[in-house]
Amino acid sequence: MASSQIRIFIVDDHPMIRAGLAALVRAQSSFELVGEADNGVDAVREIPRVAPDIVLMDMVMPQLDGIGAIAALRDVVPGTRFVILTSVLDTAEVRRALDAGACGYLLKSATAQELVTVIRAARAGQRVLAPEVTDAIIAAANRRTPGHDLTQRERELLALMASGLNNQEIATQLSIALPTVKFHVTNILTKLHANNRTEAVLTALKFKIVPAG
Amino acid sequence: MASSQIRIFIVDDHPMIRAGLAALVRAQSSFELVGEADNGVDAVREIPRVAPDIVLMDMVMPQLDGIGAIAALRDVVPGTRFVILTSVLDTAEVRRALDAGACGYLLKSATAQELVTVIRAARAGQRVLAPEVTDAIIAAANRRTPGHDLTQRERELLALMASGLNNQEIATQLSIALPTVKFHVTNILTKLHANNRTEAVLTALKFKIVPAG
DNA sequence: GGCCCGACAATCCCTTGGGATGAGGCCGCG
DNA sequence: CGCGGCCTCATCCCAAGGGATTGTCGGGCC
Repeated sequence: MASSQIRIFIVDDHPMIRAGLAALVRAQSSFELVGEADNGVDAVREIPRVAPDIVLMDMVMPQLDGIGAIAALRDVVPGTRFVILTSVLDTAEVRRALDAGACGYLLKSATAQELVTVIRAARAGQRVLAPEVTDAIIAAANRRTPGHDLTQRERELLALMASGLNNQEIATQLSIALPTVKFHVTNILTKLHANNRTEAVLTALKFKIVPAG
Repeated sequence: MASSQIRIFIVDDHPMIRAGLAALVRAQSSFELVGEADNGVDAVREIPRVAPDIVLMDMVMPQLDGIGAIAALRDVVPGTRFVILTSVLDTAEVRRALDAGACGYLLKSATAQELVTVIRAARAGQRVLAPEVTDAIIAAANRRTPGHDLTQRERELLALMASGLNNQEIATQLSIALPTVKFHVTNILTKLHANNRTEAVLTALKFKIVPAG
């Protein structure tokens, strides 16, 4: 009964990952591989013609990334469900992926069994995430990551601290007085449980409170 | 002429990558897939029995990593050449891999063509790296990464600085006098072209002079 | 042997960082 | 309206950071 097969389309710019996914999909008799693309632009062009049930979509791709491709396709192919595929587990990314319309979020380190489970769940209209993903989200929600109570202004100063500026430079940059900067820095150190600014910057980077770079 | 086929063994803990590599290998009639392992320990146990021509070895694996596995195997199977497979391009890693006895260093983002080229070259006893890898190494060699002239002791202090310790704590930790710490820190700042310790730690992390924590 | 370099130490001096406290302005909320 | 949170600025004060210089000691090199 070929009509009950789940028709799957793969979008990934890494040949190796694409081959691996294709092999895992072909190994399932209830799955049918109906197409591949190695970038978001081709995916947007070809997926409407194929109208697959499931699209396994890489998150990070040159030109058009996974979220952008989903945004471009979600209304064109309403019957198609998207599963985001990524190499790093980032709870913020998960949120953005689900907001964009993805039905699943799968790590590239996933097992074949997880892949199958998530695809079947997505086909059924459910939103099932891989176990590590749900664990990470719950952990992130519970952990109350340090710096959660930083104000917007404090994050702004923290970002400048994390680029190596001293207090006077920060004051100049923000056009405020030096004592104000010191006041904020003191509060930042307290909220991050840091003994000095270097430690504060380190935890800021560790918990991605400020962009790395 | 089956005897002229290149016998290949795959070691990677990600099922998806393993499946992809296997598919790419099988697609080449001159290659023969003779085994797989999903961790370094199994690889060390099985590869001597199979005596493959080429081992495609993941760099980062739980328990025993790629370099460790190569170190354990290189003298046991002298006819076997190892190609390290990794997801991130790190010139320091390349050095360590080649030092450990690897014949090649391939990115997981490599194309099928690059994979074939590197495998053939490794089989022939040559050390051919993927183009991006050579480019990165040449760039790294030209760029003279900041901190290249740090002494061993200075790197040691830098690591402690990068964990948020202040000078007094560093002095205690290393059982040296505070003025000595300040002396070293001054030299470190000069060599890293940093105006303060936070900046020094940032560039140290950026250029991986110290392990990220 | 002389020489250079790195680790270690010390002293002097100035700048910066950071804590404590007080006080004013702005804005949203009950 | 009053209250609280946030940003702002100020002043005092001490600890820490950082520059500059000088010196000793040991090891490697010519």
